[in-house]
Amino acid sequence: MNIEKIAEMSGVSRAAVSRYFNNGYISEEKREAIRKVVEETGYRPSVQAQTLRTKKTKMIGVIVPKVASASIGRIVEGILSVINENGYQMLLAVTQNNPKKELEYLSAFSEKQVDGVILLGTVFLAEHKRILKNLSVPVVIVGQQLTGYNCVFHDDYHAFYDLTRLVLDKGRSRLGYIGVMQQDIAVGEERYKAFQDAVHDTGHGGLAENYVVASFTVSSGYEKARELLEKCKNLDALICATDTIATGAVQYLREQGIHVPEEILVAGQGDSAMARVAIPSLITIHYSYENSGELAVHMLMEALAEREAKTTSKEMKLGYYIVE
Amino acid sequence: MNIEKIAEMSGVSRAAVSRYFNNGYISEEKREAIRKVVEETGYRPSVQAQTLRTKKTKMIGVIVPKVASASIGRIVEGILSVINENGYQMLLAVTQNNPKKELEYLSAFSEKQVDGVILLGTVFLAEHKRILKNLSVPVVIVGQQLTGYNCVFHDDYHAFYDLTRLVLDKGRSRLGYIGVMQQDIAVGEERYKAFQDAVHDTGHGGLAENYVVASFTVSSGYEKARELLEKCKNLDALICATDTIATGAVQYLREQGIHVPEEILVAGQGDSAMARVAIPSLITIHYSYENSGELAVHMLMEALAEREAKTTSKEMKLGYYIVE
DNA sequence: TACTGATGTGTAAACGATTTCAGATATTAT
DNA sequence: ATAATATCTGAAATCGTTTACACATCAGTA
Repeated sequence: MNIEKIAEMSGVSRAAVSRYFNNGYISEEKREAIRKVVEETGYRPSVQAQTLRTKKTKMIGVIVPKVASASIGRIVEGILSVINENGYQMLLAVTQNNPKKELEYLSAFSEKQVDGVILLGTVFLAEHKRILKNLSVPVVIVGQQLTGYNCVFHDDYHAFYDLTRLVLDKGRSRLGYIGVMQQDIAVGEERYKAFQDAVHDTGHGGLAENYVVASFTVSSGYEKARELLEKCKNLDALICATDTIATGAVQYLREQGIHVPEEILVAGQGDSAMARVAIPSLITIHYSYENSGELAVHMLMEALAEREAKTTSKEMKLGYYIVE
Repeated sequence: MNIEKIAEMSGVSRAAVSRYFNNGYISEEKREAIRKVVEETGYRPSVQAQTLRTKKTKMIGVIVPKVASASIGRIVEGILSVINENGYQMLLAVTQNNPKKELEYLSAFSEKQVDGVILLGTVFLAEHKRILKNLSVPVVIVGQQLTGYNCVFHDDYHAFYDLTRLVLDKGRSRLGYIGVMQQDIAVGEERYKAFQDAVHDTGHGGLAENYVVASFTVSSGYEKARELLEKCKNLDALICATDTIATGAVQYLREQGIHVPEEILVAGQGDSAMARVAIPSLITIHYSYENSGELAVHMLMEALAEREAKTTSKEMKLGYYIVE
């Protein structure tokens, strides 16, 4: 069942049927004839043929480090809702934080497979920037700032500066920090820098050894909390780059019989329902994840529309609030 | 840059270039000439043209109720890893438990957009079965049993039977149950039935009012726990259909000053790192989610391979273990 | 009347691959 | 020597659309 058959059955030309679907010039008379035949046959134009001809796939490629994560899951849901609203579909790739895979999918997608790409990358190497530069489709980066590219991210620095100040204001003075690798500019570098600055600005001279680096899992939080506590006895507060890490840390503290928050206050970022129950005393930063996903798609749609015209990049920094 | 140009540059025919990529007969001599030109130009065959010609999209459609969920996230990750191994890509759709959307995507995908579909449905209406019947591509259902279709699911009945027995064996006798809607056969009906049977089989006469129905969120678990506790005073154990619900329930219990597990023992299903920290005493059932996703893809690949031949459906029931 | 411009129509050429077919050549078996 | 097979080749048809183009028709206008 193809456009040819439909044309024949309705007594018109292929072009007319095509115009019927793409609202080109067509008389009321023929429109009705075609409508009837289409209804009877349940005919739908072949997406692949359309794609081949028009070069539009109506698909957006989304690249994420993992999907079994509260924050990423919520971003993806935000992305998906707006993607579908606009009649697009989503091609999803998971990189497991493997930069090689990131690059692989980035080029695979841009090989004319999708109309645009959304990248939830974590680490940007020189190679990434080289590939991004030569990308044939518009791209939006979520969660990281990358000058010269469309991106939407949260204000990690001020969020963690405020968070640290809040903890200090509560009378805690010996703070430990569990972060993630500094190559991750947003979650690794910015947050830790803010922590350091806040501690320094308030005259709480900083030790260098109150800092350890974890990965994005509960079990890593557990391990690194042990490591940190063994290096630094008598901390009275622990700030973690994410709630997931904080959850692991608290698990360790509890096992050691250390009372949270009386002896050690714990803070993080994420504000998930799960973490709220796991650590009722948790001080956490709320980011509007769904929203950032939605905004990313809007940005991409804009770039897609402007296409031919000179596309100028746009950065979008989102706010936060602290939940006690 | 198309196959024609490459053929010209290497001094061969289009057919030869096509054969080069699809390992058909080709002399070593020409193979080398083509290889060189391909390398120089960085040419890659157009996926859309291939698709149009071969009718193979190399894409799998995956339909899920939501993605910001620990269990679903893990299943999706399992699916994705095997999908990519086999050179396929994943088209993801989220239905928000809306059956209308499920049907919509199901037909959209089967409209020749994908080579196969994986469905993580929850509720199957008559309409679903009608559409499934007429689907033009193979489908695998994950998490639910549906006779006559390829499906991979866990043994919900025995898991919850054993779980309930275990709780009873620990000397608890006044059990409450927080489930989900019974239209969800696996999570709603099977689990509750097993709970009832276990209670009945051991002579712990069952009240009908020790049962409430929640949705799949922490906050719903909280609300329904309140509702249940108000109906049934002096319960000494609470079994929840999922750990997410259990987490919400425990939040309520703690706020009421009820000690877990001393006064009320709580059990669920999921075994996530988060829940483990939130409720250290939680008794939970472990399902191998990643594995079920992987198996689903293998099943689909098999169906894809057999295609022409008569495709006979296959059911796969996976085991579990209980974590204390 | 003749000239606009808007509206409507069909023919045929793309889009970029795969694959059938008919035939050529080289290799082996009889 | 002949036949049978295996390996290789390019021409041309095909997949199912969109769209440039040329041409009609018809109302309104100068």
